[in-house]
Amino acid sequence: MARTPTTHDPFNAVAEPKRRRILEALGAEERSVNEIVKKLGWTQPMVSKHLGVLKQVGLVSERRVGRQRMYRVNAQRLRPIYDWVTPFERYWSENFDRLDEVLQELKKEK
Amino acid sequence: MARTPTTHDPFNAVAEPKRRRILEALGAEERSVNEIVKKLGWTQPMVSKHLGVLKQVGLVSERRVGRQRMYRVNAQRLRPIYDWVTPFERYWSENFDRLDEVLQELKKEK
DNA sequence: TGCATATATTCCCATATCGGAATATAATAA
DNA sequence: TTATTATATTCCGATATGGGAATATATGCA
Repeated sequence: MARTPTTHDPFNAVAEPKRRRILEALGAEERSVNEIVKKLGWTQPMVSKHLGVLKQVGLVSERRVGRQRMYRVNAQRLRPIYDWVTPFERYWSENFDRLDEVLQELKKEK
Repeated sequence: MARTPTTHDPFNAVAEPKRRRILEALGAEERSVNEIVKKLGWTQPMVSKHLGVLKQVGLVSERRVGRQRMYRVNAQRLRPIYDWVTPFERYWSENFDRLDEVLQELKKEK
């Protein structure tokens, strides 16, 4: 077995920086391939290929309009990432620091 | 150029499910390699190798105690992931749905 | 039909990957 | 010193990657 395929899950798909850029570029909008190409300044095949991966993983959905393909972010597919990382937020948050301070205080009191 | 190396950034390091499991297993605690091995039921070299990647990326830090190596999560290194994914949260959240409803209402009123 | 536009696909290759097995290193104990 | 414990490293192979260049497909238009 090699590395987990990029199309296996959102974590792997989004590990590639260019795919993150594409999702950012889309935002809440629906955009054609060429719009993304122009916005990011990459080659068209490059954008298409990354969109292909994002589509396979379900991170974007595609709609055909004439000869254009309109893409939009499927945000809920990012939720596993959000849900996984969020619990760690407390480790760097202010509250966690305070908890640490409290523990230090308790030690001193002893 | 092939795929971005796993040691390049937190996104890539965490794309591997087993490395996510290790971070989960650590949580807020400091644990030795063997504790993780027992907790997860994997082989020791496997755990060590994944810890090696996590350490290179800075997602864990290591402290030597006798012949043991104690590892702990470096949570703030997960922050780039949190920061990147959080803005998308609004696209699936209740508030965003409500905004959509409001827009629908406005259309009907016309 | 024939041409232009919009997008996808194929071919190629250098590069890392993850896992397993075996082995190396380091620290402690007898 | 020698044995044992704790952990890291090396070697291997099958596999997928992302980029570039060229090409295919598909739709619309004259």
